[in-house]
Amino acid sequence: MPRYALLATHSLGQPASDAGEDVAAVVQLLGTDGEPEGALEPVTRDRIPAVVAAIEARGLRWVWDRTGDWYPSLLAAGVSVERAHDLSLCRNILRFSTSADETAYVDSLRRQDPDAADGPPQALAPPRPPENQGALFEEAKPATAAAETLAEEFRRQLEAVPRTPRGRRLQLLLAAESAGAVIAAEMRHHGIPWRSDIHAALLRDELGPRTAHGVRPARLEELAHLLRSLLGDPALNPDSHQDLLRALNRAGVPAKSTSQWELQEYTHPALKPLLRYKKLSRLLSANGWAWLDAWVADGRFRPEYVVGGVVTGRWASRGGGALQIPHGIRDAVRADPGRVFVVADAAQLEPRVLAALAGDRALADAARGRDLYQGIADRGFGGDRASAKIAMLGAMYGATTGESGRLLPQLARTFPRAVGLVEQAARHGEGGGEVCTFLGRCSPPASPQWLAAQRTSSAEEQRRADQAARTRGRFTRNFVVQGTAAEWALCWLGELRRRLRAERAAGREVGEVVFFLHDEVVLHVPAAFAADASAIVEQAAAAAAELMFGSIPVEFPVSVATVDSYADAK
DNA sequence: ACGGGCCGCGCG
DNA sequence: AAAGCGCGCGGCCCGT
Repeated sequence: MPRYALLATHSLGQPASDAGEDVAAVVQLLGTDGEPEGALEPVTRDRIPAVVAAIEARGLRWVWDRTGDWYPSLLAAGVSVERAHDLSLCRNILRFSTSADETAYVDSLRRQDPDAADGPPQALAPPRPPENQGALFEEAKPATAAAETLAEEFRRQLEAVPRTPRGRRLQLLLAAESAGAVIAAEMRHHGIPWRSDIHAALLRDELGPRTAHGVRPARLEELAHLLRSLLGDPALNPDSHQDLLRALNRAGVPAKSTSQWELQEYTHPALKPLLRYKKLSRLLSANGWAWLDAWVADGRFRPEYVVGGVVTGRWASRGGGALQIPHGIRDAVRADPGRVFVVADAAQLEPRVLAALAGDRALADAARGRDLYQGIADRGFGGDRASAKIAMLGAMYGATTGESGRLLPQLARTFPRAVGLVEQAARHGEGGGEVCTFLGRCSPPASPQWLAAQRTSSAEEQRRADQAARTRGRFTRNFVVQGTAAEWALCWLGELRRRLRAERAAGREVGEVVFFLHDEVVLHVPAAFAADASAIVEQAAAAAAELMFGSIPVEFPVSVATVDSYADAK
């Protein structure tokens, strides 16, 4: 009985451009260990959705190189899939994971040039299609591996995961990452509901009537004029940092930079309008009319999510700044008529993850209530919540100076296991070592240049090397926490999707997941389903914790709000 | 004209 | 009172 179905662009017997004008894909059924079962089936472009839907109905799991190559057009054709294995994402994890067996495949991944475009390792690379060899003037295309090559790689990936507790965690990570890719494509397909009219009205209120690109709107022009007179510089361009710094210094403001946190330290009549100018200028350049034109169409903002785009495993995005939507314009995110948003946020995810990672019973106890920082404060800081929060964030980020650094010993006395874990991660990174998340995503190894710089003789170089070591230590320190939190969030998303699909399969109208932001998820659901959706989001959070950590005394509460406008969440 | 570096600021 | 993590993006500046 086949268990998987591989979808690829061509087979070795049929190089892409030889495969007949309409053959756009080949499907190969695979058994439990990835071994081929039956013949390769060529599929013409117009039949791909129907063929996928038929195989999907048999309950097989998809295997493909990149989810983004296939799934968007399947979704456009109305076909969704239950599960997939994304070879490229799993390749990236296996490359550095110390939980993987040191097979020849994993070894070849580790040897890959860090700057090379990713793809199957050299040993598995397909022969170059012959017709490309003379085509000197053709645009270079990334090689699309043949079905046989990808099937082989899938087997190598399966066999690289050991049958041990660590291996099972790695297996979960590979599954969660692949599920993330599927969810990311679905979120882009649905898009975030975005009211251009509300956004435009907000721009007009703040900036004045719309102007051509490159022309300052009225409010900004007025402020620029005012700044020129207040700083006594008729030629001042407030968008130029060096212009601005010179003018400020001449006017008696001894700022070293033009950043807002530094400027607000000084007193000068020009500073208030300058900060106002910066605020409005940012709104215009980042989320002004040009942004609306470029990114919002048919009432939806459809950003591209880059799963695993951050080294820690967090998602990144490309285009439109999807993960940086300012709070000030979130009122443009409005539910369709008859629908609402269910917005859920994992409360203080990272310190909770640290408690679970370190098995720190005291921190788990502190996290029992709904307010983790108050719990920490009550146990180690005489009830002072602000200090507790600064100390905890400093411990996870590697602060050494200021209040945060000063409070660290106090935190360490109360929660020795949790603080010990991040300290050890930091020491390891400073020494050039790698660290790993709970499920087994590992930090990239130190570069040869970094290692070489650590062995130096001159005093000045040594100072720089020490600085680089501390910087790397802060990175590895944070990696274990941020990366494990990202894994929890992936599991949360996956569990949420599974439950929503089950509801949908039972005939209920459940809406969609439309946005995900590290530890927050937004569902766009029929109003009648909102209460059920809220419960499902909470169940998914509990299930994610259980899936990753098993039965542990650490709670992962989510705060859920049902709103019409995203601005009203939290 | 284009692009890399840097700054500054938005998000978590 | 801005130290300490991870990103994307747009603008300016200066090199080619």
